[in-house]
Amino acid sequence: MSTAHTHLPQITERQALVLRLVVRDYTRTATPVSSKTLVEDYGLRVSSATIRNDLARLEELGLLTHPHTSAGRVPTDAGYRYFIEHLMAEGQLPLTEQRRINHQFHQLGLELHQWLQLSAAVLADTVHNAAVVTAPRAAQARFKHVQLVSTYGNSVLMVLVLQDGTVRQQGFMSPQPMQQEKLTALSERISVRWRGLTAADLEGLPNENLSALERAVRDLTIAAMTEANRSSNVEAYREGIRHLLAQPEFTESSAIDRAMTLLEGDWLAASAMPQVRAADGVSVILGRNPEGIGLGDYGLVLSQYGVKEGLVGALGVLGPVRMQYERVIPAVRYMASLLSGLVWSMFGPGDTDWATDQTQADRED
Amino acid sequence: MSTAHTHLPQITERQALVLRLVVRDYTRTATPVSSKTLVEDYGLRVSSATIRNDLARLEELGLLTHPHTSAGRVPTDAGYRYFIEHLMAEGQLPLTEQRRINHQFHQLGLELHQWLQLSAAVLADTVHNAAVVTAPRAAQARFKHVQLVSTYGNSVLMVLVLQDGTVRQQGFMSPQPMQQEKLTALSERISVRWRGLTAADLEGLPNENLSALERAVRDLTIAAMTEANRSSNVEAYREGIRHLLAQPEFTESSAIDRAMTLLEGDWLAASAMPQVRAADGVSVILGRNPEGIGLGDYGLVLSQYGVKEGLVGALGVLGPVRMQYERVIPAVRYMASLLSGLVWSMFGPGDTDWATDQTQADRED
DNA sequence: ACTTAGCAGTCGTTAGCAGGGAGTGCTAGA
DNA sequence: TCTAGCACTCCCTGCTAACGACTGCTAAGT
Repeated sequence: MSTAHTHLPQITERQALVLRLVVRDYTRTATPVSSKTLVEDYGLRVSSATIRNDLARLEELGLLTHPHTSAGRVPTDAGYRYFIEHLMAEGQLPLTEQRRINHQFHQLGLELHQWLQLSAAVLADTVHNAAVVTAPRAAQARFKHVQLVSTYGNSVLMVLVLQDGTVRQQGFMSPQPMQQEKLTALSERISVRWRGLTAADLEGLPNENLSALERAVRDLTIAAMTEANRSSNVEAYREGIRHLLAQPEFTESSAIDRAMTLLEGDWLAASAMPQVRAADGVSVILGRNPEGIGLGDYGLVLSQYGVKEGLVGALGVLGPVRMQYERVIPAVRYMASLLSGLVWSMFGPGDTDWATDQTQADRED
Repeated sequence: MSTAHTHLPQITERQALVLRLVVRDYTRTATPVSSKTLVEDYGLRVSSATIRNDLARLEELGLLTHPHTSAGRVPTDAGYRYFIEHLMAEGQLPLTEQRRINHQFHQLGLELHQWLQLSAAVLADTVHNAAVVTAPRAAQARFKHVQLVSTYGNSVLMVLVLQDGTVRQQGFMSPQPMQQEKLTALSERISVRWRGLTAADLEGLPNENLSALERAVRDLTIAAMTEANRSSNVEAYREGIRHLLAQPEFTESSAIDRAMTLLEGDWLAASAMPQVRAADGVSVILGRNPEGIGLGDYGLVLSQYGVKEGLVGALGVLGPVRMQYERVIPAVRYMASLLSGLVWSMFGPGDTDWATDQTQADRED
């Protein structure tokens, strides 16, 4: 877990149990939990008064709150964090779930973007919350291959393949009409010559030896690669917004607004990515959090996937702070490993010229 | 307008005006409109009692309703349809709007899928509702070009370009290791030989002359093209869900559910597309409509774009039935013409082998 | 024939109030 | 350290009455 370890407060065994139960119950019912409920529903062998003392202590420590005097207790963000870091039973995703996911995942013959879309959908359905998956990318775009296809007249379709597998297509007007054979030959020549170059490298090429067409191709390529390097431009696949809408906290329209903004903008990719990159496993960002990412009543479970130092993407689940971390975290972890395996099988351990550390991704299935 | 002309009921001049005003007011306020409001806010030179008579007449004709006895009037679906077909001032999109859209649209150097995404976003923002844009496609997928790129070991990335500009990329394992030069030569050979063929044509090819690798490529190509032909598989770009959520009718969660289902599923593409294809211009589908497409409280303004009989896509706006058709319809029309222009400029009038009717798309800007 | 003023009647909405219930906090005792 | 009991707080529900926003109708005016 990546989140900074909060100082571990002095807590008795039973208080820990109580906190765990409050979190679990609140997660399920979304209503404040009373001492009586705890005793009766979970078969505690003490009286409700005792539990009330524990609840008071936990509130004193800032792990629980009170909406008002005569209401039950609700976990605070700190309470959730404590739960996640110390109290949660961090298990594997249940085998049946794993099988279900594998089953849905093993439709072969999909393209990368379909895989990612599917992953987001499967993840969203598994955890009953919104899921986001970003496309895997290299830190620095490098040229791999270009193909020019004549469409009609002077119009040419340029298909650009980058080393991280990104394909960009773009139409443009050739300075003069060109036959397909010539275009193919040119494509091949360029492809061999430019392999592995970055946008900066291409900028540095001398102009003299290049034909007008080559210059056009080069400029478009540079533009495309520069574009690809901008981190705000990561393609993201979102699914399961309807799960969010089903949650009771969504009756407030401000909450809806915030969630939609979080999902629609590229906030996620731009702002949360660095944090995830730094973390090693799954990291959790909660509500009104200290690091300045205001999520309101939402929590975000994030992980990166892919080949470390090479091709990496991120995936995450957005839901109410009150979400089932015991299910969500393993699900995100599992999905990340599946996607890592996918990236591995599509692109391999990485070419030496763009990936220095060939970490082994764990394979599943 | 494509919708079947309902029999024109006998209506006086003033009753028409009253209907227009009710629609306009209800669109703005989302609350039932009273006779008094009409007289006072719109400066009618008659008394509220007179208007009440007109309202009663319009209700008798089925164009308005009553939520309850002591409430104002609300337009029925039929009322909206009548408004749209006979009463609405069908203008151009205001020049300032056009300019704003053009401005946003003229970021050059985008790829098709970015264009479409952008279109959806711009349209959604223009009309303050959700917008959907589907990718333009040919009725029948035809092969144009293939490029095989060796990624690592036996893994090969196949980049397939179809005649409608669709690019499909897919990784697979080659039967034996291949050098890039061989792959390039093979790609070229195949590309020339298969140009213009359909999935069915490829199926019919004799197996004997093909190498194992060629057979693999062929099978993948057939699969990809078959996939591309399935109309439920149209890529769709959705934007502006947040606008919907801001609408007052969204307080009912059932309404939210329905809208999300409409947007998330590929219902739109699969079910509404044929209807749009048949229609010539912009068509409007309303709420609980006779044709069996249940939209509940939503209305849908749809149009196709692209080169008729060749490359066509659809775009539409989903919003509450109570939406500003006077703004939405011109916006959709305008956007359709922009996208038609875009398709035209990227793919031209179409090759004779897949487009018989080379209708001129109107160009803007 | 159309319009208007006036009025009765309907129905939703709101405010106010009382009662019940759920929970807590505290205290005294085991 | 736990427990039982009790007072207190506060929310929620249901009820009623008053209010207000409309309509629909009728009868008179133009």
